[in-house]
Amino acid sequence: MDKSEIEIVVIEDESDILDLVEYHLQKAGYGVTGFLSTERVEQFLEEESPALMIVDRNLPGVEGSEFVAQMRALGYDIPVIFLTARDRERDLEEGFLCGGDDYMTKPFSHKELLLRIEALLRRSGALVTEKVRYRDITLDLKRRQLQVENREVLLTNLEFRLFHTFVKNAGQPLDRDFLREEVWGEESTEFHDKTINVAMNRLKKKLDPEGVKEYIKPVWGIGYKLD
Amino acid sequence: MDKSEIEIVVIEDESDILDLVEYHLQKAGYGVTGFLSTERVEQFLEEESPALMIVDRNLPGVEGSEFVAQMRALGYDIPVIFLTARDRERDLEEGFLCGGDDYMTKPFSHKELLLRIEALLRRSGALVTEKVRYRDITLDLKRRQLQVENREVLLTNLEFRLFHTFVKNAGQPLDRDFLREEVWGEESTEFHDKTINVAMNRLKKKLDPEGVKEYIKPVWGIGYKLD
DNA sequence: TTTGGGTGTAATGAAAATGTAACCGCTTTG
DNA sequence: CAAAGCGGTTACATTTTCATTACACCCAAA
Repeated sequence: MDKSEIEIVVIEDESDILDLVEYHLQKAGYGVTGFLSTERVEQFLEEESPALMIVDRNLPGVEGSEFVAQMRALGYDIPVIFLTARDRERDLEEGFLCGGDDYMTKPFSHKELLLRIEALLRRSGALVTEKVRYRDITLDLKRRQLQVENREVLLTNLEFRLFHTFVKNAGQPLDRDFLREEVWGEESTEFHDKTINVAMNRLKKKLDPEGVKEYIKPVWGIGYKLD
Repeated sequence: MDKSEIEIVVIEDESDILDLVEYHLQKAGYGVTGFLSTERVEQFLEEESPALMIVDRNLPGVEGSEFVAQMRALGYDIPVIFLTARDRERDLEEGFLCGGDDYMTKPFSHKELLLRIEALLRRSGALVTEKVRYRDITLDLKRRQLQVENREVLLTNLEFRLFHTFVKNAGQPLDRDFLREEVWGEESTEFHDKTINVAMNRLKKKLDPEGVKEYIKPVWGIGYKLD
């Protein structure tokens, strides 16, 4: 994924530090929006959807951790990295408990900040991974290939989309309505229920021809689940 | 969510440190599996699905970061926290680039480790499963699973809806009209009184086969209540 | 145009869940 | 204490849902 499409918010009251962080992030290819206080940030979040926030703990007016707690309470799940001059354990704890994802103490290495940003973006799903693995099953999203027990299994287009939604939601039962929307798309009118049955049957037979591993189990009256 | 269901893998060759980390994690309520080397970990991952790995950088045989890179290449997306004695920036960079999520330098505060673990579990979605619990009963709404005294109980569709309404209204008596509307739906015409009886009977027998716990009691002339 | 893989449709049988009925026993109430 | 009403229990019937197979259709490649 192109980093220039990734938007990062920085909230830091010391303008020289803010400038420095902005500079490094932009140089790394991110889109950056800086704030000197938390004042207008909420409004910004309502309009834009940044991928990450870097927040100073010690801000004028509303405290950084307090601000993040408010955002979390409002339902914003955006990843947060705290910056702080203090490094008492008490402060660190407060930062994490209010919903922060990472915590860095000034003075910090910009290289490390960039590394932690990237790790967090990857984890939060803003950067895409190309392989997904579940148990002894590997799904290569780039190559559209599936491996089961190191055995290559060829999937058709439909089967691939179908199995991908199962891997994404491993462990929980997926009902037929969900599968129809996710795999066949909403515009599927006049849709026979049996279509899903047959598709699942074909998929299951490819995953496990002998029928002994039972990767995908039926959930009576609901649909199917992978586990 | 109950932490005891969350499984954490620790890979650390110094056995006293391993013991210490295991101790703190278990005390915090996590399920822990320790390894002294990376040797048997891959096999373990094929069988189990732990929520997080804590990996020492400096391991005998395969390096910690190399091991994680291998796992990532295989498609394992499990969150990783590195531990290391070295704190050169070079090492830190290597740790993040091979797919680590966080990095802690020895000696580290166990409190901080626990906080970082929790933040990472939250971000990776391991903590968000919505569960309702009542006494020694746990109802996982997402996974559609019921546990009684840590024993898995399989419910049918009707039984699940039925029990869910009891958990939602725990402690108060629910009359038959209410249950019919809530569980069977309004359009239920020609509805035999005994239908509820039989359904309740089957549910009660599944919850408590020996008939000693009495989770659901009848309220004479009204219906039933859970307490 | 033909061929073949992929996918939807239809039909059948099996299995699971749920409803129905009959019977029994307990609680309530006069 | 006895009758009536209600809930518990069990066996059986019905309904719903799923698996499986065969077949038809569509569309792209040859």
